[in-house]
Amino acid sequence: MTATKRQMPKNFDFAEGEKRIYDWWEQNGWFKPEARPDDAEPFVISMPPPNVTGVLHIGHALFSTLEDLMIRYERMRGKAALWVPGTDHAGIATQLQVEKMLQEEGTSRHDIGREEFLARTWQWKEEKGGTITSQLRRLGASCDWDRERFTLDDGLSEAVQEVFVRLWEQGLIYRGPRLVNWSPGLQTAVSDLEVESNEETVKLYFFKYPVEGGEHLPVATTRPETILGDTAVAVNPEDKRYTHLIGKKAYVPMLNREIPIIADEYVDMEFGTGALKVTPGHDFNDYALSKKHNLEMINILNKDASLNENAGDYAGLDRYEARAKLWADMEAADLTIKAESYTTRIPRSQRGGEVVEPMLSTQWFVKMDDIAAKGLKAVRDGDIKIVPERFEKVYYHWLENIQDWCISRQLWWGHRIPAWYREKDGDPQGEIYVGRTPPKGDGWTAEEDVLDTWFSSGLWPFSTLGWPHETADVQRFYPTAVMETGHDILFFWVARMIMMGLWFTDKPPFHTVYLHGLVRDSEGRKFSKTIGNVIDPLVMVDEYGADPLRFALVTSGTPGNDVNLDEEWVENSRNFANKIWQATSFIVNNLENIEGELDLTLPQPDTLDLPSKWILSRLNKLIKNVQNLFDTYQFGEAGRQIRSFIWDEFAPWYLEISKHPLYNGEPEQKNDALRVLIHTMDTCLRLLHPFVPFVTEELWSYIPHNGEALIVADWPHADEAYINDKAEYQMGVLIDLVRQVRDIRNNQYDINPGKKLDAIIAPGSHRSNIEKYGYVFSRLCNIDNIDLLAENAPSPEQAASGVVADATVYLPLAGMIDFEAECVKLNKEHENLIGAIAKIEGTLSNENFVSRAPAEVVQRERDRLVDLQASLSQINERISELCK
RNA sequence: GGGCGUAUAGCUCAGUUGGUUAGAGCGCACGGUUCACAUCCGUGAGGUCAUAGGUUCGAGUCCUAUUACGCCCACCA
Repeated sequence: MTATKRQMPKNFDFAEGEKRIYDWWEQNGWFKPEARPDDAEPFVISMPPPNVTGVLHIGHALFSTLEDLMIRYERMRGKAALWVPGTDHAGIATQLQVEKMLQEEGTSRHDIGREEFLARTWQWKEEKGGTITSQLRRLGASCDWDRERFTLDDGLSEAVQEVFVRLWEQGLIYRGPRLVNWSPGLQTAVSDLEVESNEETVKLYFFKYPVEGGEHLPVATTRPETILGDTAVAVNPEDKRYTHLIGKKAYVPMLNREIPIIADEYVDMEFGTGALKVTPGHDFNDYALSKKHNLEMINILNKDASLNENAGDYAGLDRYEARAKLWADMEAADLTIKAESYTTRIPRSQRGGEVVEPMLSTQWFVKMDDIAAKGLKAVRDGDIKIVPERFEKVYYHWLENIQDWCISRQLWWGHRIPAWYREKDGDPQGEIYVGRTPPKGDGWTAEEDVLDTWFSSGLWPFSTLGWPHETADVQRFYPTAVMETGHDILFFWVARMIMMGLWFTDKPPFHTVYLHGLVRDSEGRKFSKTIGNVIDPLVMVDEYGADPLRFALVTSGTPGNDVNLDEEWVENSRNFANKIWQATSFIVNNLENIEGELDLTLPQPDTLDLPSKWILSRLNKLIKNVQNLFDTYQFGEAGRQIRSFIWDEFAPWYLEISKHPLYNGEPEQKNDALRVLIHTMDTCLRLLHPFVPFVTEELWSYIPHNGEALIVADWPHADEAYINDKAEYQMGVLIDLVRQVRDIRNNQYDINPGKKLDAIIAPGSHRSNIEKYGYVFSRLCNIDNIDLLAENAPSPEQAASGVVADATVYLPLAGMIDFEAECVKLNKEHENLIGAIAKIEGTLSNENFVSRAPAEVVQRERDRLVDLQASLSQINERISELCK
């Protein structure tokens, strides 16, 4: 392999490069698992499908970055990496968008009818559908687009139908009237998960319940209109205030309907008035209570939450109008006591934000107990791991207390439930047929309801691969590997995928769940249009590039925790991309220094000079660390460590030092330095590729390399032979000496950086290295000549000094030396050393430490003590010379 | 009412299984147009690691309690 000597541009043109490189990758088929041999181990991620009509927001940017990172990493490890992309029909969300559009046209879905509405929605999907996937491409997402799926595709619809029919046949799906959360605006049932309760201040109304015999029982409620649906009043049997009323009749205010006064321990004597009105048709607690006491159930609401015929004179009024009117009427009838303000949790629809009403309605449910048991076991047994682990507890708690899942929605956009009804015994729905095809015979009417969106999403890991058919993809790529998604949809989606996967394929759909948090702004606030703090990922990409946004997103946080994204960090990541660019540019420009054929392999460890031994030792330790971090899904920390290696060690030290062999060295030294530079840079580009794919791919093309493309290059492995603690220590002393000189020049004496100085060094045990690598000082702190002192030689008086281990560097600055300042500095160091030494001596004299601490820790302390003592003796000597 | 998370430099955050003198970015101060880079380089100031106990040879890291903020779950009208 010879180097292709191409001139590098001054900077990376993100806009141009991203598009060109992405197309090149895709055209070469590298996003497909088929890019690897047929027997390669698969690694599969199913993309959490974004809403088909959505636009990319910062949350998408986070998930796609993390998933792409894992996919690229595993691909480089030689696996058949498959990232299955797709979109979700998002029942409620999409239907709402289309309804809004119709409203703007002055019509409505009811006006145009179901068929026309669906046609319009599909049209909307065709228009908006490509947006989000094309936006994902801009972020570098290396999905297999040939396998892209949509939840309403024929194949996925077939899977949905199959699952529904099988569950029905297994007796796990039932239909019946139940109290469900009803969304009056959307006019559909919603599941418990789709209801959010937050504290709000409302009014608590106290009123008098008329009791037979002319007495009044005081009762409190936050929803007076539900009085009209009361079918009992309950008191605690222990409550002496009311025991005499138990069994008597009460009369519903304004309706005068007769209802019983019952006793139940459920009633809290301390709360409110101690008496509870029971409304089974519109309250979950009361519903349970009514089952226990066999009470009548009355529904007083229409689908739009206006009151129905059961509400007497209030029929036709909106629930809030009815509340006001009823209360006014009760006031007039002297049945009110007071209304005070009260803080409680109000259930609102997650979608529309409107107040949800518990309401009796006939819905389809899935019995969850047996299915949930499988889901629990899989995680308990470790067949599925959740990262971070703490979410396993949350998962257990939910599954242990799971309720049956209400899967029917009174919407039009979605998978229609494969059921048909026929009249029987006067009941128009007396006979139910569930099947893959419509029933034979006459008189059947199809079910109008569709399925909860999450019903189809729950099948995603296998439905996207072709299930229920035993396709080649199902055989090869199922189960998938990692499910990466937000912790906010652990119940909605992850738990259901696990349950459905286990139930229908008998395998966990993935072995690991990796959960990320919410992306927030730099002050930790949620993004909101009202605050105006929304960060548009595409604006970031335009301004800084996709790589910088990706790097910032990954390195800003830790698994499971929310990410506070600071635009300054995106900018810094852009600067980091530039840093790699410039470092590579330096190497590429020096390729012309190659003498003869360049050997791309690394020289043997012992033949290397000290700086090379040092940087390769640091590099291989970095590889080991990064590997450990990747193994435990700590990608952010891995990215930060790579960044730090390049920016704090490789570029400012090794690269600078290498200029000596490159510019002044013998041919062999030049080549060795280049081999180390290229190897180190090459390794860094490989390690960074999953984080910042575009710029690394581009840079890799400039340095000498083997292979077609970085995206399919091998992931680095650490080579223990190059790990060298001794070299790290020795190089560390040289680096610290340079720092001492810089400190003296910059801070103590304010010497122009351009001015060359001479140095005198008492080298202690580092004589040969300082002698051999004196050029380090000339390169890095502008030292012209170094005078190495013989052992026991007197130290120069007119000089500033700095001590590192047992070596001292002197800068002879005749006439400039401020002895007083020197002594202040020396005394301060003296003090520090005494303190540090005392501490270590204390530790080492502790027998428990010496016997119990690991040997290497003890040894490290001993080594340190030796260095500190050597430094102290030099400081002491200096003090006795200078400070009288 | 349960459960969980967070608390480290002025700000935003790292700190892997407990082990040198706790780090980064931004900001701040001082100095820099040397042939990779001003999207930069060098140097520096700045921290009782929320509080109080405890375990340990050794605690930012483990345990207990407390405080503050945030999140999730739950049927008190």
